[in-house]
Amino acid sequence: MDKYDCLKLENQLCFPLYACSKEIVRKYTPFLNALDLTYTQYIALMVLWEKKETTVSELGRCLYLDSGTLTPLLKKLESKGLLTRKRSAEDERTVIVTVTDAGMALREKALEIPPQVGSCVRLSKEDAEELYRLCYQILGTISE
Amino acid sequence: MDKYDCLKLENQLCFPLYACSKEIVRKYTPFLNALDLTYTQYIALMVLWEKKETTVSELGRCLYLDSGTLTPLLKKLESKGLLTRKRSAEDERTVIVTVTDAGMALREKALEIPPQVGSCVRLSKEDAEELYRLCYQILGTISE
DNA sequence: TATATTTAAATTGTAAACAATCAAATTTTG
DNA sequence: CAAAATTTGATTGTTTACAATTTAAATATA
Repeated sequence: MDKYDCLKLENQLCFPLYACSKEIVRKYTPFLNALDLTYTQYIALMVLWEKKETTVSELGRCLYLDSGTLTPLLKKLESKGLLTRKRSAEDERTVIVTVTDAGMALREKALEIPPQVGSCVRLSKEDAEELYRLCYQILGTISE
Repeated sequence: MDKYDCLKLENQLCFPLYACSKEIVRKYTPFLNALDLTYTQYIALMVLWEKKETTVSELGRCLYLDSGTLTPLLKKLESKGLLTRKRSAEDERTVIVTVTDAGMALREKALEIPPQVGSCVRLSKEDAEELYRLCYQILGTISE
């Protein structure tokens, strides 16, 4: 018990979150490769599959990402024909992102992914719910 | 309740982990900037502050990172004079990484970081311990 | 109305992060 | 011992991720 204990890796809360996030995303990779998607592209499509249409800033709020990350990512998805990007007529500053038929079609293939990944992460229903709750509790209080 | 529920962002376990990890790392950034360190450099130094000496592969196992990430990062820390890298005499394949006096000196300044970040993340002691436990449970079962 | 401020997205530069591949050293095996 | 397999770290290429800056448009204020 010395004064440097707080700098030990094993006493960090952030590190297991960071490592865990990376390792789970890595589990997605082979399944996402089959759809020619990265993890970030996948979660961006999740939002579009539900909303059909959104803006860059709204997408950024949903995903905790900024335009520096989203702009090239959305251009990539546009080049694949999964979505379209066009300026709003009412407000020329905003870019409206709309999922295409091809983008919606990919949703069918994506249905396989959650069960495949789920079987990789061994966690009881209660533990999964608790983890979910704790993460959102942090997300809700951290941004001020 | 339709068949696409499993593709909703709000029903993902991975996404809150991913977002939470990013947001907490972001909280570290201003404090780490004061030490001219990135988060990954910081956790690499954490290992070195304890071990004084290690190898690239051992460091990779501790941090869940590979040589593609660590080699440039360690070269950067070497160029700052915080550590040295040299091939092992017994096994020329392995690179021995050793923290320097300047690297150890940085530990003193780093002592300020955990309390500063801790005050940003509002979580009870019990919740923090539960989150810690759940992450390590996943990390322990995910790699097979 | 003119000016200042705020907002939205894009751009630039730096640093992860990792898959895939490579080269060299070591270990295993036949 | 010699060939094959494994291990270690480096390299290459692609994609995040984000701070900081820029440009243009919209809104607020004087």
